Amino acid sequence: MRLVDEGGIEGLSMRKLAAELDVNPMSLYHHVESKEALLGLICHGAAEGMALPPDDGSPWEHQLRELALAYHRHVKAHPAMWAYLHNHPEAIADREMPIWQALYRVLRLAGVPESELWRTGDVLHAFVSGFVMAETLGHLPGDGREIERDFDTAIRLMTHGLSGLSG
Amino acid sequence: MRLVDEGGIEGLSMRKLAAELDVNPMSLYHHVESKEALLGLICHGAAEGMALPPDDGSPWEHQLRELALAYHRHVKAHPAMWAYLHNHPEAIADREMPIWQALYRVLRLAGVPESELWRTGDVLHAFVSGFVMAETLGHLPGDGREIERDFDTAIRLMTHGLSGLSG
DNA sequence: ACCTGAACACCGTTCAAGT
DNA sequence: ACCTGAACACCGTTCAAGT
Repeated sequence: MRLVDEGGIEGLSMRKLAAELDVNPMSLYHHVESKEALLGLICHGAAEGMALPPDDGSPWEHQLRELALAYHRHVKAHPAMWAYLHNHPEAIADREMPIWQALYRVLRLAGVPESELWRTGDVLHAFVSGFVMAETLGHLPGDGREIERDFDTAIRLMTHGLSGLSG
Repeated sequence: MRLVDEGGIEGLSMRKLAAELDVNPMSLYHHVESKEALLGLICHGAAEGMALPPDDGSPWEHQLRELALAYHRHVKAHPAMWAYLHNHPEAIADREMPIWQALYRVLRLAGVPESELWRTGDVLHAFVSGFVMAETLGHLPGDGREIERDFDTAIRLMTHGLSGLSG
C-alpha cells in the first residue's frame, strides 16, 4: 500500500515489493495468484478499513454529505489506489461491505425503496467517484476553497435530484 | 487507436505499434516525445472527432440528454481510451474543444451564468463520466434495459438538480 | 531531419529444483 | 507447504552511429 501511495500503481511491482520484504520475487506467487489479485486484495482491505460516519440521527441530506466527505478524504489519502479501483470495481463489488451498507442506510432514510437501493447507490457512487477523481487529478479549476464550493454544489445537486426522484 | 480498442491501454506498446508500421521502434521517438505523449495525441484526436448533436432548438433538458447519449456512445465505442482519459484529463483540458463548447451551449440554455459555466460543466462531466465508466466496466447490475433506465434516472437527477441550483 | 541497432534498466510469470 | 535461481517474453527509453 505504501508503494502504491508513493509511486502510483506502477510504483508497486512484484520485484520491488519482494525487495522490501527481503524475499525472492517468486515467493510472492505462493501467497497470491498474480499482481492483479494482489492489487485486488490491497484495495479490498483498504476500502473495508475506511472510516465511516456513524448514524447520529441527523437528516439524511446531512448524513449523505458526511458520507461523501468521508469518501472524499479516503480518496485524497490514497488517490492512486482509488484511480485503480475506479477501473477495477470488482474489488469492492460485495454489497455487504461497510461502505455500501453505510450508503444504503442513508438512502433508506431518504425514502429510497428497498428494490431501488442498489441501483440508486451505484448511480450516486458513480457520480461522487467521478467528481472526486476529477478533483484529485487536478482537473477542476480554481483553488481549494472554490473546489470545496464545487463539492457542496455537487452534493446539493445530488440531494436535490434525489428528492426529485423519490418525491 | 485500433491497438488500444483491441488490447486496452497495455495493448498499445511502442514496439507493437512500430511493428504494425513496419518501422524500427525507436523511429517513433522522432515524431513523439514519449508513450504518454502519444496516448495524449490519440485521446485528443479521438475526442475532437466525436460526433455531437446539433442545436435543434429543443428544450435544454432534451439537448443535455442527447449530449450525454452522444458521450455515452463514444465511450462505449472506445472504453479503454476513455478509462485512460479519465485518469489523464489534460488531453481534453482545452475549453475550446467541440465537446466542451457543446456542453457550455446547453448550459447557457439552462440559464447557467457565464461565470459558473466551467465549474458546472466540470461537475456534470465528472458525474456523467463516472456513471458511464461504471457501466462500461460492468459495475452496474441488471441487463441492458435496466441500465438504460439507470442512465435516464441519472440524467433526470442531474437536470432536476441543475434546475434546483439555478432556480 | 529522419532512421537504426545495440544496449540499459526494468517488468510479470513459468518452471524445475530445492527444504 | 514454502522458497529459490534461472530463464522467457516482454517493456520504455538512451545513445552513438548512420543517411
